[in-house]
Amino acid sequence: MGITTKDLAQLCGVSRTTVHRALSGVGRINPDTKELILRTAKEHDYRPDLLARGLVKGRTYNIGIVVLDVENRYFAEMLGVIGAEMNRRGYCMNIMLHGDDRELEQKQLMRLAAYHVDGLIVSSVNEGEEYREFLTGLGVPVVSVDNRIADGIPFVGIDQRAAMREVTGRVLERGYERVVYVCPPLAAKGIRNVSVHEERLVGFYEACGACPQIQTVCLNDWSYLEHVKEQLADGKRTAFLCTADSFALESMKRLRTDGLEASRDYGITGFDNIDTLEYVSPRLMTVSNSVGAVATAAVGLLFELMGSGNTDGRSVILPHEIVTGETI
Amino acid sequence: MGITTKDLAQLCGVSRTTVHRALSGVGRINPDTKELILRTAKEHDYRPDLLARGLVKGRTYNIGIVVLDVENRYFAEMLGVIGAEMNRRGYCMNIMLHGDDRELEQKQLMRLAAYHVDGLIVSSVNEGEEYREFLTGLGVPVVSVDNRIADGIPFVGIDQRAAMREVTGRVLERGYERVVYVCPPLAAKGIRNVSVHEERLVGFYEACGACPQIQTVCLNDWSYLEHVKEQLADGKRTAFLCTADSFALESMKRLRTDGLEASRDYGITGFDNIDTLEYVSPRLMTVSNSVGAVATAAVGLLFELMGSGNTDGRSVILPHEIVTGETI
DNA sequence: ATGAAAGCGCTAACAG
DNA sequence: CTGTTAGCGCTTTCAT
Repeated sequence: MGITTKDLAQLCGVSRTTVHRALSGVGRINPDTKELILRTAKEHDYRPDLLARGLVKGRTYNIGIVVLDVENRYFAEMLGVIGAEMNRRGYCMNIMLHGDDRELEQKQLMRLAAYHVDGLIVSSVNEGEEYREFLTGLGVPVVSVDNRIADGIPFVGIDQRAAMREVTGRVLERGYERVVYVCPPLAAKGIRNVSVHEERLVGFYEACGACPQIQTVCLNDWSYLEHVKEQLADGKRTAFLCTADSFALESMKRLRTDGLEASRDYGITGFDNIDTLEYVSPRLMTVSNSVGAVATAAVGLLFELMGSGNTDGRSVILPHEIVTGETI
Repeated sequence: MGITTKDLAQLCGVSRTTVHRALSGVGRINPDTKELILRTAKEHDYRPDLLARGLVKGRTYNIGIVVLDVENRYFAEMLGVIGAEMNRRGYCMNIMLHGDDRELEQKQLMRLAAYHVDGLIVSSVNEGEEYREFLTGLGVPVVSVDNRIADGIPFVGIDQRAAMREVTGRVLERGYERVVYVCPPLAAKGIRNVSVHEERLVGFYEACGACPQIQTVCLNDWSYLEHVKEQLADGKRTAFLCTADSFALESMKRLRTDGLEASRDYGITGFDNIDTLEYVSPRLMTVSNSVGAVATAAVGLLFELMGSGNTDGRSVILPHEIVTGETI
């Protein structure tokens, strides 16, 4: 489209190499010719072709990000933080969405690698040894968040199990007669990587072990909304433990149509602490997934890997936090 | 990193051109050699270098998107829809955020163009003739959303003025004695492109013209939250007209800390119809910005421009919709 | 201080 | 049906 170094060379009556020296500031060059070249470059609005540069340098200063979607508050917040970090470091981010599709995720990663992104951050729905080999075969440093993929793949997140154990404990000590564990993503267990949710489930059971007298129910498919109301039919004091704030919000909305209000008629907790909660009352009790800290750490780890070329499977586990609300 | 066509050629004992023919499916080639090449390509996990291809073809099948941020519900929804459309068409999106920074926006666009994206969608904070020339100078089809940039730059959006006029009309007919127009972005008028908000303001005044007896107040800076309460001090029936749902939500949250509830103690409307509203009660009256339709149309228009090479400043104005809530 | 030449990996025009 | 050659725009030795 625009003007090239070749054109500039011709315009200034010098070689392309000299033009390059002027523009890049590398090597010795006569200040006057440099002046001239820079001036004509500006005049003609010269802009380097980043594809060509990337091709020869082997670096693009682009980072690839692959996540489920962007309408999800959790990812939106994460992308915001990652984006800010990238801007700060002079990198761009290449965001792609996999929409819970395992093969699509893989294709997106391949494509990004083929575009020579310098690093990848992925919230994966794949897992296992084979996938680990695929990832290392990409030849690009990868950091995973949310779901663990396999040993050897760097990971950043919180201790999901402990977090769920703690929040469950807080609920149990309130004397509920029944707790309903709401986790529709578990429906995909064995089909997609849902390790985050499996870990939380373990934490839940660990906490429940201490209170065998309390009845537990598990709603783990996407029709959960049709079953929340019936949990309250017999008048037992019931709490819903939702593994995402969105499930909690949806449940509260649904129950409200039947005149049932959180805290008064039932207990409920969420997970993630998405910012939507600020506007909803009663304030939902939840667990902070520390999304900002996770994003920052993921970027930090990625740049470390990119710098060292060391693709060892180091992981970072960040602290979580129980957010006391009004719904328990 | 990986294997190249040159390596494949050597492995199969043919020329790179033949390899290319096998891989691209262009031109005549002996089925057996093709077979061989494809097989060894697969065996060695050959993946084409997309930078190199982009360099020579002049097309990358990437689209650049530049918006304010991604934590904003409105943009998150838009990006989701655009992303789905892109996947459908085999394109990737390159998302960059400008964070209300005019120069950063320009830099991001330059960078994306330098990476040879095939098209650009931008929600700009710049405007005017000079910027229009900058954009056309990029040599890449551009479609703008939200803020109009200048005549000649394709635009997709709704009729902001009419939308605000209508919703204001609905409020006025409810007999409020005072309406408070809440639009902090107007503080940046003359500094950044806020044409969306200027258009809405015109619509507001147009509607108010019919009811000169009603007192109007304009809160147009970011300290608006500190001034909402005092508007209700004298007991006059007051409604807040917010130019974004987020301002309305923030106001409701703030007023709630003083025991004041929407609909009972004051009226309030929003703008955009972000999905957060589904979870907040009372249901906010708002205007649907038709974000999904806008995103779809923007992508459609962009691909048309990319196809025709015709960069004429065609615009698409989509219908809006008043969402009746419980807050007026 | 400057230039010539080779190369990144792929594609395309032209021969054979 | 296949190979040779040239070129995308930039960077990088290696001479001069």
